[in-house]
Amino acid sequence: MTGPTDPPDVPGLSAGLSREEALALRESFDPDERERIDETVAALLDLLGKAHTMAVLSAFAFADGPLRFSGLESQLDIAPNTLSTRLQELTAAELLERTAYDEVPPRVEYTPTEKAESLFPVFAHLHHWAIEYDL
Amino acid sequence: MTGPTDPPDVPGLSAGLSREEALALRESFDPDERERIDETVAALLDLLGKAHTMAVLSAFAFADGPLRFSGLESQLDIAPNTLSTRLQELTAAELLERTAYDEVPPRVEYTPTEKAESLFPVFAHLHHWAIEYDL
DNA sequence: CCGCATCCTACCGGATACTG
DNA sequence: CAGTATCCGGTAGGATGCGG
Repeated sequence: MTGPTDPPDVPGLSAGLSREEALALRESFDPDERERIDETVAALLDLLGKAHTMAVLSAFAFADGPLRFSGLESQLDIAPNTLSTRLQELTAAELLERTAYDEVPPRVEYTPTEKAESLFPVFAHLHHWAIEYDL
Repeated sequence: MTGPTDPPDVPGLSAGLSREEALALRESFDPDERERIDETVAALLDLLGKAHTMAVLSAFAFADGPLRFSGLESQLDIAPNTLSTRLQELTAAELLERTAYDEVPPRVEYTPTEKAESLFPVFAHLHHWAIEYDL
């Protein structure tokens, strides 16, 4: 038996709204607001779609407290320039907050904002998905 | 007022498990299974990370019933070769099922599998996120 | 030492044209 | 309609260097 072990009825996988509920909620907004939502979703998917963005955020989702550049680099096996770019994008999107400490050795910490934290259940959901399924 | 309108206390954004719950659940598995889960998550993030994968899946998440190649192509504004590749990958991952009808004009339909459907609340969550936040 | 910027190379994704 | 073939540009990845 190397496949997914019979999971002990993992809770939470069906958490979140159904398609019908989501569509109904969507109807409750006026067209202008609906358009803004669509654009935001598109932009969000675009950001999350870039290579390693999800992996980076997921690292923050399962970490407790701030993370450092080198920690992410080794943990994720990602090239430093790419990591740097992603961190800048996420900081610009106000999903991460960058704090530099003027010390020796130097230290830079990245902390997820509230905006990012409200995104984290997504990664928990993906984790649960992996408990039940394989790829 | 062009920013996000004060949302009428949208439900569902906090749906899903917290980080603590997720980590606790993780502890309940033996090391071998934990390793499998990690690999699956990594593979999943890798797949979802590729350009337009999330957008394609999200299209299925909010659609009712199967979708066709041309529909996705126009709806998502994505190059045909790229769409073709993504659909092949998703089909190989058993997230989509491809059904070809021998007709004129030819028709090919893609249907999300149960594996994919259990992933859909993620997209609903992202949609809700866009209701509360901006990018 | 750590956090990046730079240079270069390889590959991936976009546009277009074409076929079953 | 549903893809493939081809070409090309952008972007990720690896190595290296350097400032703080």
